[in-house]
Amino acid sequence: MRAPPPLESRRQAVFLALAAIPAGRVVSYGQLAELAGLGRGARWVGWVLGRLPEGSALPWHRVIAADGRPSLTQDSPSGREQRERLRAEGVLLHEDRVDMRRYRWNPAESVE
DNA sequence: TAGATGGCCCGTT
DNA sequence: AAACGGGCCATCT
Repeated sequence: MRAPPPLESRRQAVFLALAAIPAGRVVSYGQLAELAGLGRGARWVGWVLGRLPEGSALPWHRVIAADGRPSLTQDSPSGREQRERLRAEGVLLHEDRVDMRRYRWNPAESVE
């Protein structure tokens, strides 16, 4: 029988998938979990992202909730930074929501 | 060992 | 549109 992959490698998988997201695009937590080969690890992914080292160059801000809202509250420092970074990349928010139909990244059509 | 807790998700009310 | 409940994976009490 096969032992489950070590946590560390799953974390790496999340990082790789995260690093692959182009600027100006976003993904949901669940989607990121899928991309990393974790299936339904959405919640765990959220936990991992909340624990990234501060100096990390990874685009954590491109991961938002499935309904298009950044999960971090607007009044938190990280919440403001997230919205600021998204805006800087050209991702517009309406009523604090991102239009997923437009900005959601689909790896299959990443031919751009 | 059981319950509660997380930057969640989805179908149903 | 918003609230609720069950499910998901891992960690912490």
